[in-house]
Amino acid sequence: MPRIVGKTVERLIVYRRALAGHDVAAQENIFSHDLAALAHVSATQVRRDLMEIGFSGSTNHGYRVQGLVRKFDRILDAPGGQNAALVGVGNMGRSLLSYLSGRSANITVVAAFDNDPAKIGRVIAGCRCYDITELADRVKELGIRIAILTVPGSQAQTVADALADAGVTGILNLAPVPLGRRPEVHVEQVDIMRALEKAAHFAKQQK
Amino acid sequence: MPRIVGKTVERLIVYRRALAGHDVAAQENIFSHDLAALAHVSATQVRRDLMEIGFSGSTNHGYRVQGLVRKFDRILDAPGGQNAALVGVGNMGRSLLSYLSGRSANITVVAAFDNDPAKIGRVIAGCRCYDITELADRVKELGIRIAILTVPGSQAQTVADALADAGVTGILNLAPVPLGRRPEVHVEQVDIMRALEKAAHFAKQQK
DNA sequence: TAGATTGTTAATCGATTAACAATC
DNA sequence: TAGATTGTTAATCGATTAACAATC
Repeated sequence: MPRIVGKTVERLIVYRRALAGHDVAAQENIFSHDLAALAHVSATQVRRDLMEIGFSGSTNHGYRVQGLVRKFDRILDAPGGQNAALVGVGNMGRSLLSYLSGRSANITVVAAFDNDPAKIGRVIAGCRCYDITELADRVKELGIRIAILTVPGSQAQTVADALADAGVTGILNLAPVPLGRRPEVHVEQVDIMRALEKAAHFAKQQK
Repeated sequence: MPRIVGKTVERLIVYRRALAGHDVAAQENIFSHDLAALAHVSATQVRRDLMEIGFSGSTNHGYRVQGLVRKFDRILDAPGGQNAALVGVGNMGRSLLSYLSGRSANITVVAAFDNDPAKIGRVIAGCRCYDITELADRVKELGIRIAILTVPGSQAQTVADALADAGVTGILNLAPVPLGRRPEVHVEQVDIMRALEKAAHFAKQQK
């Protein structure tokens, strides 16, 4: 299994998504420049990425689509699928539960957590909401390795620490707070407010 | 007004947010390494960024907090505030309307749009939902320059084009679809599914 | 062959950091 | 002064791209 850096992984995800398009999936082969156009990167970048993951094309025929998809799956996915938890069943948490429900064959959100008694015990988008105090037990019981953090910023670090202690090794953090680094946990930060402020800044500059 | 690249703008947003913390806002001055710790960057980076925006500190006393905040505001914000629209009042759209409501002094979501008759005319988190066919008229009428895209991927490009034609110059795109480039529009892509898949991949690799 | 594509290296580009003189 | 911090440049690092030999 090759060691691949984050930027490359992101592109692999985009390539795989592009290949899932019906018209492409029907093709036997695809050229680097066609995949590049779909993924909005350069053809050289595609060739370099595919070379890096050890996938060869053939001159004048490009890359075999089915083989590529299988390779991407093998690199990106875990064999039996992965269980995820969502912590913080507010507006954002609920909408993500709906959004993610059934969207990925590999990742399943199997538990949600909150500290609000009104939410505990409810089922949202097919996912049961547990008391946050049960976090460690449920994470271990359900073999959860991934967590989605949709709690208020003030609680993000505490919850992230609890998740890490319970054995979670990947966190998608939607709270606008940078999490302290722990070597055994990979954190992906998605900061919507920052992105909006950035868009606003450049919107102002335009024209 | 200095021309600043995207990465720097992102850090300015983070610096400003860090300075909004009560204990920091109370201080008169702040050292580069303290601001660096809050923003999770290096002290050199902070000094370089502040130098780039033409803000000087004084040796052994650091940077004046109030002056910094004013400078950040002047660079990041538009003088009279900016109006934004949200297109696509699904789960994600509604949760973002709640989340953003009153969160920024500079950016106000003044209109939402959808094509579902059940949603048109309703008010969500203080924001009225209009028929998508009124998009161009309302955007012009309300002086909207920023749009948040929470429509299904299949409709993202069409809506983005309509927005650009109506005069929007900044788009925050939450649909998992890269938008075709137009020189007069700045697009910020936030791809939650990609981030989750990336977190899942590295979660699998850990330990 | 002629034409087109892949594999691969060197060159380029851009951002970050190390290091230190200048300053208080 | 001694100590600490800022301003600034050179060095480093990493990612992207240009270019082309190898191949079909």
